Amino acid sequence: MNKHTSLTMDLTKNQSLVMNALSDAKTPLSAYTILDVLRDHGFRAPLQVYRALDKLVEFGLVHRLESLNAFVACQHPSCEGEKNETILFTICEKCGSVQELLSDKLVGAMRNLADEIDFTLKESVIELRGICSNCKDH
Amino acid sequence: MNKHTSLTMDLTKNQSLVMNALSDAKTPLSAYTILDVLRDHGFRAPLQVYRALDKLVEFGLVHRLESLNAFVACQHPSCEGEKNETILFTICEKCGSVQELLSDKLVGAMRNLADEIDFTLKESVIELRGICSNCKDH
DNA sequence: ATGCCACACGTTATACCATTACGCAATTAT
DNA sequence: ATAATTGCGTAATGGTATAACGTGTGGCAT
Ligand SMILES: [Zn+2]
Ligand SMILES: [Zn+2]
Ligand SMILES: [Zn+2]
Ligand SMILES: [Zn+2]
Repeated sequence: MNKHTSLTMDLTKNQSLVMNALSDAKTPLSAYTILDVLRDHGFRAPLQVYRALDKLVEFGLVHRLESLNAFVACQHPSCEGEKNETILFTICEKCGSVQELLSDKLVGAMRNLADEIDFTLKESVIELRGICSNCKDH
Repeated sequence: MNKHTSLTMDLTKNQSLVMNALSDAKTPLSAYTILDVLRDHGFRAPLQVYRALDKLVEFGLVHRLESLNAFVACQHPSCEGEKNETILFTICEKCGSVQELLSDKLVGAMRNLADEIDFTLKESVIELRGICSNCKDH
């Protein structure tokens, strides 16, 4: 099967459960929070969560936020089936919401910077902390 | 005392020990690695390390790498005594070395991006994974 | 069908990262 | 002097992630 068609349909039971938990959440979830959420569905051990998360991240359906030790459902269809080199996340310190951005300008800036110091860029972790537009006006 | 003069001289014993451990290291160190390194100097518990690290980070002498859960001595004098909003780190996946960059262009790009989506930027986590110039050849 | 292989799964144990809570001593401010 | 602040030591706990082992299933070459 073409790996770019309907990956979502090929998820295993555990992967689907984790995916749905993340899709329903308004903020990123830690692996152990996911475990708690899914105890009613038979989850008993962290590894069940981590194995599902590994695959979902590999598929590009979920992203890991390094500065939060947490995971979030992808908000951008183009991530599916490929690993984007440069994604930017904004994280609101007030409401915890996350926004995912793919910016050509940003990708260019990163590439240039890497080139200047002869660094072979494989992957970027870009996570901006601050206050989102909703919370700013509160 | 003016907190912008010779912060390095005002470190406590534990802070100095941790600072030296990080300065001597060729790669970032985890808190527990630092603990092991300093056992001969009387360190017995993680908290001794974490308390020192908290202060050193506050002083701008040490930076935390979120994607590694590890700490690195600052390579850029201008960080001392202030918190830079935007620092970029490159992390070599082969040798583990880290390079710290302060780029005006990058800061501008981040600010613009934040402005575009009405996000009040407080702090950036930017960590690029790849291969450094030394490791690239051979 | 048989044997083999790849893969998802379940469980237990362990390793690694970080903080809370308590008490004490030294320093600094009033 | 007294109070507030800060650094320190220790023990306990909480949060994050992986290692190691075994089971079951489906695909597939023989
Ligand atoms: Zn995405
Ligand atoms: Zn918000
Ligand atoms: Zn610095
Ligand atoms: Zn290298």
